[in-house]
Amino acid sequence: MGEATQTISDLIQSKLDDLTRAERQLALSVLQNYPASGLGTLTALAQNAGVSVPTVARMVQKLGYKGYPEFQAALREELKAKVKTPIAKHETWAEAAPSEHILNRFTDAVIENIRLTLSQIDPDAFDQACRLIGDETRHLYIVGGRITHTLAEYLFMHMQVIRPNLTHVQTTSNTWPHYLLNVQEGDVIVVFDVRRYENNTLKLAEMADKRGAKIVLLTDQWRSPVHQLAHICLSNRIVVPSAWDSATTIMLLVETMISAIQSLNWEATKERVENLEDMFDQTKLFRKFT
Amino acid sequence: MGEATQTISDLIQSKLDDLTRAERQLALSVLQNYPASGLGTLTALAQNAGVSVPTVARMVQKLGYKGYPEFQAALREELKAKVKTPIAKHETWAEAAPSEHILNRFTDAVIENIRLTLSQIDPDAFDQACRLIGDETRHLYIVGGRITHTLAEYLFMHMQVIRPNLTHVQTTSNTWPHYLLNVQEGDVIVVFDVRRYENNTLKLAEMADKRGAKIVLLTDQWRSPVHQLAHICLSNRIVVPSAWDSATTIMLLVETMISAIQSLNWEATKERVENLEDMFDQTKLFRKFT
DNA sequence: ACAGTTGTGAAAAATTTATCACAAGCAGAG
DNA sequence: CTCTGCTTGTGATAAATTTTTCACAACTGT
Repeated sequence: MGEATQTISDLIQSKLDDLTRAERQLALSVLQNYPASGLGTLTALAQNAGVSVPTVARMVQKLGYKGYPEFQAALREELKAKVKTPIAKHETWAEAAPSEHILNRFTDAVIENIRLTLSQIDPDAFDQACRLIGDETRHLYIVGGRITHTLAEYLFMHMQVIRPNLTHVQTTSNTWPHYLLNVQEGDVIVVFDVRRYENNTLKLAEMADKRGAKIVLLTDQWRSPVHQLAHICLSNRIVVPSAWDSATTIMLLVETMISAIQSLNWEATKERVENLEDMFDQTKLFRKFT
Repeated sequence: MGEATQTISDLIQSKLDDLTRAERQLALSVLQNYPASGLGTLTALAQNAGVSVPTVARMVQKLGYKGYPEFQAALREELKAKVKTPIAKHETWAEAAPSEHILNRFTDAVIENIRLTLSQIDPDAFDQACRLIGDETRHLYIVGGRITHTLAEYLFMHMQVIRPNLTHVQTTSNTWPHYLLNVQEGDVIVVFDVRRYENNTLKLAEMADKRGAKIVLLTDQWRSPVHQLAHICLSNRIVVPSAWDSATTIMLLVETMISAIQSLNWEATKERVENLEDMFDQTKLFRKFT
């Protein structure tokens, strides 16, 4: 754990003096494009560095590894650790709690989920989704299932402020077909569906698809069956140390979308927000923010 | 953004639809820690992904490579190329998007919020809150406001599975006093309140406090006025580049609490979850998870 | 019941690694 | 200049590992 994290690169440099001429040449070649060159075959590395095969074998052992495969494994481990975000190195999140405390374990998992989700997202698809959802000329339907209806509602609540002409549909209610009676060509449906995927949601998507609506799907890494109908599919990592899946990553994506859409058409949104604030002031529902 | 270089990661994602279940599982495992996992042996990769050796061989060929070694060589080439570029430090979350893209800016802000929130949380207070909320001998009330009612509902939904004897209250409804008629000494009230703080919520908290209930408050960094009545106060950072505040950090905390509470009394929870699954199976509301 | 997918166990093929003996090369000492 | 000790490459080979493929049975969802 708390070791002085010596990379293999460091190790090689520190031993550079103990190496012979050909070995040094090899070592420098390894460092030259690190760590890729060390991950090929021994023979390839030898050729690449311009030294002989036995020289490679000898040096690797001098470095303290039992053989070339062991050296490679170490390189791979290092690569794996390196790719994990610099943030992840951050010792613990709640410093007052031990690293095995659920606060730290859970947060680790969520950060990792965020990292993976974001690294796999296509910004163009994301932008396109935002434009669709923000387009006031299209009616907007927001659909959530048993678990996801809170996310759907959260999006709905904010979109209500940003634009008119939208409907919130819950697939867990039996009345959802009524809402979809008026779906037209070009309308937009935002569907939330994570495992276990709901039959109702799939049916709804099929119906909307037949009517020519564009479907934006927010789902998990295994992707709801709806994704075959979806114009845009944004998938999220959701696995955490819990009996349930995590909605945090999806929440992040939803909020990011809200922020992006809002700035697409800020002039109109601004006015709507101000009106809303006025109305709240009048109803005295909220305290003045201090 | 029609970049000439398609990464292998991109390739895998684009072919994701043509892959079968096991192959997809494998593909996701490769992506999970990319590219390190693809640089080990075929056998190791198979084991790591939980699929069989032939599955790996089959998928690699589906991706268009002649064999596993060729696939590895491609990965190494990509790694080599990536390290060479001056902007090798991928300080962005969505690497395909520029760092000023909202996806990266927003995520940066949320991660920072999480970091600050967690670093300021008192693990003992957190644990104590979990014990209170998980204590079946106390009636549990969960209270959300206009913005936060989705969070409250999310917590409520999961707590419903974990334990009996709980009530969901929305302060935006006029009927909330009815729910609180029966509050007794020792009952627990979880209150969500972020700016702009709601008068109704404060009134509700005062009433509950008079009746001897213990209040657990989830609020923002400026803390709702309810905090003077609260037994435990967990405050969150919520500022993001948007016209609204972020609920993601609070969502993280809520999910962590759910995970912690669930494991406090796993035996009982387990049974309740299984019963619930049975009921879902019978109603055929959900598809079998594949 | 069917078509497609997946894992198993095995074995063959291919590749890679590790070594060896030996000769060539090189540098410094005498 | 020659001797000496050390390093290095060569080519070969044995050992180990890895890759590839196969047939078949079990399983999946439709």
